[in-house]
Amino acid sequence: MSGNIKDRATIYGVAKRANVSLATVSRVINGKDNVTEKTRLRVQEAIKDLGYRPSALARGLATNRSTNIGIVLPGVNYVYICNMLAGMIDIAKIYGYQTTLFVARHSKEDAQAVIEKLISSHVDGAVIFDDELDQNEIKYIQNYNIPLVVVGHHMKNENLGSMILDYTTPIINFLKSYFDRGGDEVHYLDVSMAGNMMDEVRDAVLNFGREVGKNIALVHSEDSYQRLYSDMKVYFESDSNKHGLFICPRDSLACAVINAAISSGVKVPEDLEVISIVGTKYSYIVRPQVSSCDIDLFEVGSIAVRMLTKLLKGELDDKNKVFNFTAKFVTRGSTKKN
Amino acid sequence: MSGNIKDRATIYGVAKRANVSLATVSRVINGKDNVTEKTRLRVQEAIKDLGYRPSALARGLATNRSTNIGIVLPGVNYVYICNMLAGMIDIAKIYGYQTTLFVARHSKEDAQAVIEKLISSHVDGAVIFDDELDQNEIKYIQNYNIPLVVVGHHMKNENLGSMILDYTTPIINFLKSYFDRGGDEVHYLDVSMAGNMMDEVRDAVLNFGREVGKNIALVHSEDSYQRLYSDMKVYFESDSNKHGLFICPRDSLACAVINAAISSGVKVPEDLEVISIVGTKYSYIVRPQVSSCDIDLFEVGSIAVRMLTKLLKGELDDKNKVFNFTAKFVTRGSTKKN
DNA sequence: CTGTTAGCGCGTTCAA
DNA sequence: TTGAACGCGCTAACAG
Repeated sequence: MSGNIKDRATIYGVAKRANVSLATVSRVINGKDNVTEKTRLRVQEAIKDLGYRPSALARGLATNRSTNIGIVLPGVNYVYICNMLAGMIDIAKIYGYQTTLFVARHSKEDAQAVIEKLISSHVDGAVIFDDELDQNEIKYIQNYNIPLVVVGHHMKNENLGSMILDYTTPIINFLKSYFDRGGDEVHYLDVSMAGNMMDEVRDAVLNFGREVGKNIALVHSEDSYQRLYSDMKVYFESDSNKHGLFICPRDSLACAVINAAISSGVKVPEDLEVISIVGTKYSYIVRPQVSSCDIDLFEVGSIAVRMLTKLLKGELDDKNKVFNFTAKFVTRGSTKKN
Repeated sequence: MSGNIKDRATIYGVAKRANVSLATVSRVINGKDNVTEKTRLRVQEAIKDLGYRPSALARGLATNRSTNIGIVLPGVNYVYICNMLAGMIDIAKIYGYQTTLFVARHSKEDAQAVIEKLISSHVDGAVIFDDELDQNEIKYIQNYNIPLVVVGHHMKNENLGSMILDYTTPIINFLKSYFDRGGDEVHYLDVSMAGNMMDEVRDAVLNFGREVGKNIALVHSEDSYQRLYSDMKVYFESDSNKHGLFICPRDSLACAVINAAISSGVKVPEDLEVISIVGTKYSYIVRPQVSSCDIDLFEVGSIAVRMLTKLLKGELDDKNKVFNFTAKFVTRGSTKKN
C-alpha cells in the first residue's frame, strides 16, 4: 500500500486501476474461479497498491449476511461468564464470525432495549445467556428470523436451540447426603438480582427442604464480596450462627463467608460447612478450597456457538437442538467428607 | 406487530403502508422535527404494525458511520482484562455504541489477521489493548482513518490517543525498600507470552537489579495456575529455595506460589515474601492476601472508551490525548511490613 | 412540511 | 471470461 489513505479505496477504484469492471474485482476478492489468472493478478496488484479492504457493511447489505453473531450476556463481571464468553469467541473466530457483545443488566427495560439493538444490528444469529429474558421475549426475537441458541431455557424450534445448565441436581444431591449424615442447619445466601438460573436453584432447595421437613433459612445480602464479608463478620458474632451449612451462589461469595467465619474464630469445615453453586478458579485457589459445582463453562460457550453455526447452515438435527449440561459437585476443603 | 414476519419490513414497506414517501419515514425514525404530528403518528402506527426495525447495515452504509466500536484484546481469560472490558462496554453503551470484540492471541500472524478484520468491519473507532501489536501496526491501521485509543503505548496524533499503565514504578519502589530493609534474594517469575507490558516490567526489574548490584533470578514457567503450582511444589523441595522475594506477573500465579510454598512448609511472608504485579480480586480474597499493584482497570476501560468517543467527535484536546495511570502498590499479608 | 432522486459499496443476474 | 445494470435498505440533498 502506498502512503496514506484519506478516502478508503472502494471496489470501483480497484476496478479502474486494474482496468476491469467491478464485477471482476468482486469475483477476485470472493475467490471465484472464473477469472483468468492474468486478470486476477492484475486485480490483486491493484488491491495491494490501493490498500483496498472490502467493506463488511456493503457486503452485508448486498448478501443479507453480516458474518457477525451477537452474544447477549448480563455482563462480564463474573469469572464464570467470562469463561463462557471465551469459549464463544474462540469458536466464533474459527468459523469466521465476528462477535458483537450485548450486555443486558438485570432489568426488564434494559433487556428490551438490548433486544431492539440486537434486531437492528443485523447479526446472522445470536447466543443468549441472560437471566432476565423469558421465553416470550425469545420468541419475539424469533419473529425477526434470527437463529438463536439460548442458554438456560429449555426450548427448541426450527430456528432455535438451547442449552440447559443443571446446577440443581448436584446441589440437591449434596443436600440429601448432608441430611443423611446428620446435618440439620442450612442457610442459603440469597443475593438480590442473582438471575433466573440462581432463583430456580434457590426455589428447588427450599422446596426440597420442605419435602424432607428441614428448615432452610434464607440469608439476604448484596452480590458483592466486600459487602458480604462485612455483613458476615457481624453475622458470625452471634453464637447461634457458628454452625451448619452455608450455600452460596458463587464461589467468591463463598470465600467472603469463609473468610469472615475464620476471622471470627469459626472453624471451616469443622464448625461451619460452606458450598458454592457455581464453581470457578476461586474454588481451588483459596484455602480452604471451596466445594462447588463444576461446569466447564468454556466448553458450554463453545458448544453454544457451534450449535449456532450449524443452525445458520441449516445442519442442526432436531435431536441435537437441546444440550444438557449437568454440573458435577466437587467436594473440597470447605465441607466434611461424606 | 401482527404475527410472524418472514421477510423483514423495510422502510419502503412502512412508507407504502403509511402513504408517505420513504424520506418521511426516515425523518420519523431519526427523530427530525420537521414532520407533522399527524403524519408522524401515521408512520409510527405503520412501523408498529409491520414490526419494522431499521437496518444498522444499510444505515451504516448510507451514513458512513456504524455506531460500532471495536475492542481488541488478547482474550477474556484474565480477570483484569475482563474488568477493563466491563468498563469499556459500560461506557460504550452509554454513548450508544455497539461493541464488537476482536481477540488477538499472542502471535504476530494472528494479530495481523485481526487487524484486517478490524479494518473490514467498518467500526467507527477502536480501543486496542494488545501486547503483541507494535507501533508500526498501529500506524498501519491508522492509514484507514480509524480513530484509535491504544492502551499500553505512549502515542498520539490527530486520530489517536493512548493510555499508559505504569506498573514499573511501584514495583521498582517496592524493590528499593525491600533492598533497604536488608532483603537480598529476588526471584522473578517469567511466564512465556506474558505480553509486551509484562516484558517491560521484567526488563526494568532486571535492570534495576544490575544497577544496585543485586542478583535477580528468573524462574520460568507457564502461565497456568495448575502447572505453576506443581512446578513450585517441586521447586520448594530444595532447601535453597525457601526464602527471599518472589515477583509474579498476576495474582492468581502468586497464589500458586504461595499455596505451594505453604503446603511445603515454607512460611509466607516470614520465610518467603510474594508479590504480584497485576492485582485483582484474587489479591484480597485469598489468605494470606497478596501484596500487589492496584489499578482500577474498570476505570481504565471506561476512560479509554470515553477518550475514543471524544476523538470521534473531534472534541479531544491534544493535551488530553495521553492518559497516565500509575499503579499503587498495596501492601498485604504476603510481604513483611516495611 | 413532504416527495424525488441520487448515492453509500458490494453481490449478482444476464448478456455479450 | 468479462461487463452492464440492478438491487440491498437507508440517508441526504434538493425541489416543490
